[in-house]
Amino acid sequence: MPDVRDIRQHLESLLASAVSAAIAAGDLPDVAIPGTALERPKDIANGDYASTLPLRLARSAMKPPLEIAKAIARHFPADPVVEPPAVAPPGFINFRLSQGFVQSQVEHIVRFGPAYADLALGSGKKAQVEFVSANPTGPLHVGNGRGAAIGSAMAAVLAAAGYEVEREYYVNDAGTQTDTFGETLYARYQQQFGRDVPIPAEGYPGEYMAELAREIKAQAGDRFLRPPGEAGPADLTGLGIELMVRSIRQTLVRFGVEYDRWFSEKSLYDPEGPYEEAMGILRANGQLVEREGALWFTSSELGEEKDNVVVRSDGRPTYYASDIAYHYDKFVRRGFSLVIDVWGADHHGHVSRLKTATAAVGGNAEGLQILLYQLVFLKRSGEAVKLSKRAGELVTLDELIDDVGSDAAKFFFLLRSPGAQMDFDLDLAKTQSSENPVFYVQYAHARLASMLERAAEQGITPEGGDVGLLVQPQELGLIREMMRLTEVIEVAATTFEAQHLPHYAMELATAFHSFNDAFKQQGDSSLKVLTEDVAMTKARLRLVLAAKVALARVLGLMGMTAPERM
RNA sequence: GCGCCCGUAGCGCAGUGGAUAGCGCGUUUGGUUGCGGACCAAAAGGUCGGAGGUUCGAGUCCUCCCGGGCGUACCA
Repeated sequence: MPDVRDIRQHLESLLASAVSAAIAAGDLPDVAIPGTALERPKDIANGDYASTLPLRLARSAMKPPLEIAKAIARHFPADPVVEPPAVAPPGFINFRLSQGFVQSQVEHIVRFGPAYADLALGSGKKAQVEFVSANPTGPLHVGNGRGAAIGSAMAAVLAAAGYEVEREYYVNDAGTQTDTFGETLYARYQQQFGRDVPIPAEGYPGEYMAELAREIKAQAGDRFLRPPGEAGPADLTGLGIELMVRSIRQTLVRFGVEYDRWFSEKSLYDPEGPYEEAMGILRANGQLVEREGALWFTSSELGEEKDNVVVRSDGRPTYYASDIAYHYDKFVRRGFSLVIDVWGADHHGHVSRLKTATAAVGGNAEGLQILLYQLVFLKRSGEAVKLSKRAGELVTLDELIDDVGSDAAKFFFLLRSPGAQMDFDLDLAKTQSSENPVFYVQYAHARLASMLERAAEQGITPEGGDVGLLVQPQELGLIREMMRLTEVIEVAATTFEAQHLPHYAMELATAFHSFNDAFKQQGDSSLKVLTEDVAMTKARLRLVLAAKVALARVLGLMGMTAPERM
C-alpha cells in the first residue's frame, strides 16, 4: 500500500489511467488534460478527495461535465486504497479512501512515532530561518514574541519537511542605534554617580536603561567614568550590548525558543569579511556611485524606485549596506538555498530593495522569503498601548510569559496569519487563560496519556491491537484527521504559513474528544476504549497511541509542550 | 501623493478558483456524575467593506472606490 504522503500522487496516476482508458474506449474525445485537479472536499460526505477535471474538460471535450465524470469513473481501475469513485453534479468525481487503508495508517503513525509526517520536500537542502533579531537596545516586547513564535514554528516545519535548518538571531551590534544606546547608557551611568546629565533626545528613556547602569556600576564601579563633558568609553557600549543580548537570550529560552547561531552584525565588517566582498562585487559591476558626499547603490537601474545610500557622507555604512553583506553571507558564503527572514511589517519598505541587492551580489533572490508580520496592538483595559522602545512604554515578552505562559502565547501568535494585525488584550488573555484553545489541545494530549497509563495499570497495552476492528465513524474520523498532518506540514512548508498548525491542532483535538465521548453520545459503554473486550480495547489503545503521537507532533512543531498530565 | 498589508457571524480569526463559506469565544438547548467536566451533541447568528469585470464557477483573480494599518530616511 502506498504511504499517506504519496496518496495524492497515487490517486492522480489512477485518474490519469482512467482518462486514457476512457479515451481509448471512445467514451471521451482525445483532448488535452489540464492536470488532474485533485482537491479536498470541504464536506467529508463528498469523500476524501475529489477531482473537478470533468468541469475543466467540458469545454474542450464538448460534452456535459457530468457525462465526462461518469465516463472517467467507469474506467477507473480497481485499487485497494480507494473505493470505486462516485460522481456528483455538476461534474465532480469523488474518491473515498478504503476502510482498510485508513485503518492501516494507525500502524504507520505508531511505527514512525516522533518522526510521523516527516516529508522529503526539502530533500536535505540547507535552509535558514532568521527571526526576532531585535536590536539589543532594550528588552523584547510582545511584538517580538510574535516573530519568535512564527520563526521557530517555521523552522520546525521546514525541518519536518526535510530541510536542514539553521535558526539564527542577527545581533545589531553596530550602527546608529547602537551608538545611541551607548550614549543613553553613559548618561544613565553618570547619573548613578550623581551627575546631572540628560538622556539624549533620540535616546532610550526606559527605566531598564537605568537598571542596566546600576548593574554595571555594581560590577565595575567607576571604571567607565570619564571627566564631565567627555564622551563615554566604547567598551561601556560593548558591555551594555553584551548584557542586553544575554537578557534577550534568557527571555527567549523562557519562551522556549533556541538558536543555532547568534550572528554579529559587527563581524560583517571584519577584514576580508562579507561587507568587503559584497561591496567589491557591486563596485566591480559599476553599481556604486559617489554623490553628495555619500556612496549610493544604483538600485534604480535594477527596477527599484530609487537609488539607496550604502555609505553615509560621514563614512559609516547604512543598515542597508549591512543587510546586503549579511545576505551575501547567507547565500554566497554559507550556501543556503532557502533563507527566511521574519520581520515586523514596519520593515516592509526594505523588502524589495533587499531582494534586488541580494541578486546583485550573486545571491538567489528567489530563495529569499521575507515573512512580514503585522505589529501587535496591545490593549490594556480596552485602551490601546503603543509599542515603542523609544517612547519607553512597552510591555515586555517576559511580562506576557508571566501572564499567559509561553505555550498559550505561542498558540495565539500562530493562530493569526502574519499579515493580520492583531489586538492582544492583556486583561482578556489573563482572564481567559483557563478557556484558551491551547488548553483544549493540550488537555486532549493529557487524556490520551492518562488512558494509556490507566490501561497499563490493568496490564493492557496497545501491543498486538488489531486495527481492523476500528470501524466506528468516530474512530475512522480520528484516523483521517491524523492523516491530514502530512498535508498540513506540506502546505505550511510550501506557503511559509505557520497558522495552519494551530488550526489543525484544534481540529485533531476535536476529533479525539468526539471519539472519546462517542459512548456518551450514543449511551453505549461498549464504545469506551477500556471495555470488557480485550481485543477491542487493544485496538482502540493502538488508535489512542497513534493519536498521542500525532498530537504531540503538531504541538512540538508549534514549540509547545505536550503534557502527560495537567 | 505613491507602494504594500488588512477588511468574512456580536467579538477574535481560518478559508490551495469549486459542492450548503468554517473555527474559537460569547448566546440558547440537550447530554454526560466521567476510560480526566479544561468534555460532547445541536441551534441561532453572514448583502464575505462597496461597485464593476474575467470564468462553466469568485470570499479567493483583475479594475475602481471606501475604511484601518504600515512604509515612502545618509533610523533600524
